[in-house]
Amino acid sequence: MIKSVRGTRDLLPPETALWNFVESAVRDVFRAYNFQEIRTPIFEETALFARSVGEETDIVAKEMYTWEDRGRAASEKGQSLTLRPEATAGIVRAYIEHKLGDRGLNKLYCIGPMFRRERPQKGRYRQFYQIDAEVIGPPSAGSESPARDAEILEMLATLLDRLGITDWDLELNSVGCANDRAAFNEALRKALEPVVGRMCVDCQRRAVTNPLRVFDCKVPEDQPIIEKLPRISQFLDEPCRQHFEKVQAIVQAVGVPFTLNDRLVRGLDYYTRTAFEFTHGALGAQNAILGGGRYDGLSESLGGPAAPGIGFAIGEDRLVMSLKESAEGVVRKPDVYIAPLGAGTNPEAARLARELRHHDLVVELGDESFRLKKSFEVATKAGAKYILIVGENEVKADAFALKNLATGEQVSVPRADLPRQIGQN
RNA sequence: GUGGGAAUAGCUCAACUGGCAGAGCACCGGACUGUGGCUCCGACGGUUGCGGGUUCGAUUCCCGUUUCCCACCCCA
Repeated sequence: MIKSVRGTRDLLPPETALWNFVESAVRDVFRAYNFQEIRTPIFEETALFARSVGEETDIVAKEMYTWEDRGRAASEKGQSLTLRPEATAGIVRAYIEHKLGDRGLNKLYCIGPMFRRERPQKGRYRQFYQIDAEVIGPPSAGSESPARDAEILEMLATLLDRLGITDWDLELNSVGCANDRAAFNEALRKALEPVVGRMCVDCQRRAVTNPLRVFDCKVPEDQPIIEKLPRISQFLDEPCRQHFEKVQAIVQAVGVPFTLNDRLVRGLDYYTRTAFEFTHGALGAQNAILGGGRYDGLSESLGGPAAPGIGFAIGEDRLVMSLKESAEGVVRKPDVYIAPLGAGTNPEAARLARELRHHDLVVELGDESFRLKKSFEVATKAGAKYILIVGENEVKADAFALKNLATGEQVSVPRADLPRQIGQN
C-alpha cells in the first residue's frame, strides 16, 4: 500500500472545518488592518533562500528540498530550485520584481504550505502550513516606523483572542542592527571563553557553533553563568534603542500585555531590531505558535530598493492543534435530510433539494431504494435538523412530511413554505 | 542528523513465561414492510507495519527496515 510520505499527512474532515475556520478568521482580521493577499509560487530559485535566510542557517544548510531542474534542451543543465521553506523571501522577491512599493502595496499576507526536511514530530511536519503577513515599503511610507511593529503585534493579539486562544504570552526583544549584532557576538564569545568549561556539553558545543543559542539552555546549573553573560540590549545603538522603546510604548498604550525577553533570538540572518514570539502552553517542546520580526535590510540584500519591513509567520498546524480541544461544532451539519420513499420519487426529491439549496440550506439527499427506517438512521447520524419525507402521498398533495429530528415534532408543509419552515432556528 | 519508546480489526486497546489473535465502539443485517435515537440478536472485519532469523510452534525472543511518538539539534 502506498502511504503518504514521511512528515506529510492528509487533513481529513472534520478537522478541515477547523482549518477553514482559522483561515476565514485570519482573513477577516487581516482585512480590518488593510492587508491584501499575495500568492507566490511554492518553489523558487535556490539562490533566493540562500541569500535571504542565510547560507549558514540550518534551514539552508540541511533542511531544504532542493533539486536540479531540467534544462530546455535535454543536454542543457537546469537551474537549482527549492521548495519554499518560509514565505518572506518569496514575498520580498515579488515585492522587488513587481515594484509593489511604487504601487502602494505595502501590506501583504500569504497562507500556504512550506517545506523543510526535518525529523518529524508532533506539530512539526515536512510539509507544514504557515500564515504569513508582511508590512514592507519605502521608508517614506512609514514602513520603518515603530508604529508598524506595534500594529502587527496588536493585530496578532486580536487574532488570537478572536480564535479563542486566551492563554498566550507575547515575548519581545530587539536584536539590533547588523553592527550591534557583530559587536554583541564578539563580546559574547569573549565572555564565554573563560566560563564555558563549567557549562553543560550542549553549551560547550553551542559556544562554538552558535553562541546565541546558549541563552536557550535549560540546565539549572548553567543559569547563574548565563545570567552574567552580556545581553544584546547592552549593545543596541541609539536609533535601535529608541525604536524599541517606542514600540513598547505603543503596545503598552493599546493594552497588549507582553514580556521582555532579552534571551529571545531569531535564527534567520535577515532579522533586525524587533523580534517577537507568541507562545502557548501544552504544545510540548514546540510551544512557539508564531514568531516574527523586522528585516530592514532584506530588500537591498536581494538587489531591491530600500524597503524596511516587519512580518511574522504563524505555524498553522500548531495553531489548529491548540484549538482542537476547545473548538467543537465547527462543521455545519445538514439543515435537512430529504428521504425519497418508494419507486419513482427520486426526481421529485432532487427538485426539492435543488430548490432548498438555492435558499442557502445545507441539504443531504437519500435514495428511493432506502427503507424509511434506514433514511431516519442516516439522517440522524448525519446530524440533520429535519428529515423531509418525499413519498407517494406527499407528491400527490404537493405537501411534505417534515419532522424535526431533535423534538420529534412532525408537520405537513406545503411545498412553497418549505424553505421558510426549514430555515427557521 | 543523534538518543529513546511504540506499531495487533475502520477507531481505542487486550492477549501471563513462546502455545488456537480477542473485546468495546463503529459498520452491515434482523427483531420493526411509511418513522430515527434506546434495547436485544446476528454477521462482517486481520499477511499482528514490512523483511529475515531462532524454535515443534513467534503478536510475544533476536537482527534489519519503514512509519509514528518523545527528547535533542534547530525552528513556526
